[in-house]
Amino acid sequence: MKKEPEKKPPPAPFPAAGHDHQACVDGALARAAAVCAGRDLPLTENRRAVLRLLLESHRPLGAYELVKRFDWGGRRPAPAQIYRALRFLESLGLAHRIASRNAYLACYAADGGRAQAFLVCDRCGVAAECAGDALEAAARALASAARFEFRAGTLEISGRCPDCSPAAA
Amino acid sequence: MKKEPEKKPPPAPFPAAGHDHQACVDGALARAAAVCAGRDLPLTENRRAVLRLLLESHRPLGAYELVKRFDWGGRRPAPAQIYRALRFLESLGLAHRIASRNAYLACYAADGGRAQAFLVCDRCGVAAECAGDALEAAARALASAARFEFRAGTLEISGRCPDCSPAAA
DNA sequence: GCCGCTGTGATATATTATAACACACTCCGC
DNA sequence: GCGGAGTGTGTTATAATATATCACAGCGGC
Repeated sequence: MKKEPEKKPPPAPFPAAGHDHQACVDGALARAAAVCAGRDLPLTENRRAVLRLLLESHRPLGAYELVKRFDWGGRRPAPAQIYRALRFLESLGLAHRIASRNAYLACYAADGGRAQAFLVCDRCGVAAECAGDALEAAARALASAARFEFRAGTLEISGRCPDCSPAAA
Repeated sequence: MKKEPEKKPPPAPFPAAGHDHQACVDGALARAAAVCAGRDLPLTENRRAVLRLLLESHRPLGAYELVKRFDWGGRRPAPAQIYRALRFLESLGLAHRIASRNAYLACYAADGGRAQAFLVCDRCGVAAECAGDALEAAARALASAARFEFRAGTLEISGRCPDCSPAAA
C-alpha cells in the first residue's frame, strides 16, 4: 500500500488560517471525555492517546502509523491495542474509518446515524468531515428508488484541500 | 476480516424479479468488450474471466474469493493475477472497489468522473451501483463549501436489499 | 474474600495487496 | 527473417492491514 511517500509534514492544516491547534485538540478531547462519561464508558489512557494522535494530525492515519507514533515509554504497543482503541472510538462516533485509505480519522463533532462525508486531500492527506441534509436526502432517495432499506452511508471525496489546490492564490 | 459467515448462497439476487441472469452477464461482457475495443486495449482471457466471476455474483467479491473461484484447469492463479485484472477493469470503469468491504463489484453500465454510489446489502451481500444528479450536486456542494476541489467521490450505503428487508412482503 | 466484568499485554495468525523478475507473445521496422 | 520495444503472464516472495486468543490485572458488587 502507501502509494505516496508522504514523509514530509503537512504543507498546512485543512482547518483554515487562524487555527489554534492546541485548543482544537483539547476541545475535542474534552468533548470525547464528555461523550464517554455520558455513556458511562471509560476513556482510558490508551484510548485517549490514540484519539489524541488522530486529533493532532488532522488527517487519516493507518493503524500501523499509529503504532509507530505511539510513544509508550520506549516500548511500542501491539497492533491489537490500537485496533481495540479504534473500535471503541468508532463505536462512539469519536473516530471514523476512511475505508478508501484503510485509515482512521478523528471526529471533531457529534454524529448520528446519518450519511457522513469526508473530504480527503490527495496531496497532503488532510481530511475534514462534513454532513448535510442534501447528502442525506440524496442518499436516501437513491436507496428508496431501489427499494433498498438505508441503514448507513459514507461518502468519501478525494481532491485537493484549499492549501493544495492549484487555484489557491 | 469477514465479520459475517456468509456461507449460504444468496436468498435472491438484487436485480428484481424477472432477472435473466445469463443475458445480464452476457450483455455486460459484450459491453465490456466494446469498451476495450474502443480503447484498443485487450480484454484478455484472464481479465474476461475475472469480470465474468464478478458479473455472475452480483455482489462484491474479495480478491482471494476470486482466486478461490477461478477455475484455471485445476491450478489456481496467484493473487497478483487477480489484482492485475482488477486494476485493469477498474481503470476502465468495468469494476469498482467497494472500499468498505475490501471487495470488488462488476459494473453493469458506463461511468464517468462522477460521484458513484453503491448499495450493499448487509445480509446477503448483493450490491447495486447507482448515481444521480442530486448526489453529484450534494457532493460538489459539500466540497465547495469547504473550498475543496472535488475530484472523485464514492458513496457506499449499507442496509437491506428488497429481498432481505423486513418490510419485504 | 471472591466472583464477574472489562481492559490490557502479548503472541500468533489471518486477510488483503504489492514488488520483482523471467519469459512469452505480438507488432513493427528493417 | 531478425531483433527490439512494449505488454501481458506466471511465479515467488513479501509488505500492509486486521483479528484471534489467552493469561492476567484492576475494580466493583455482594
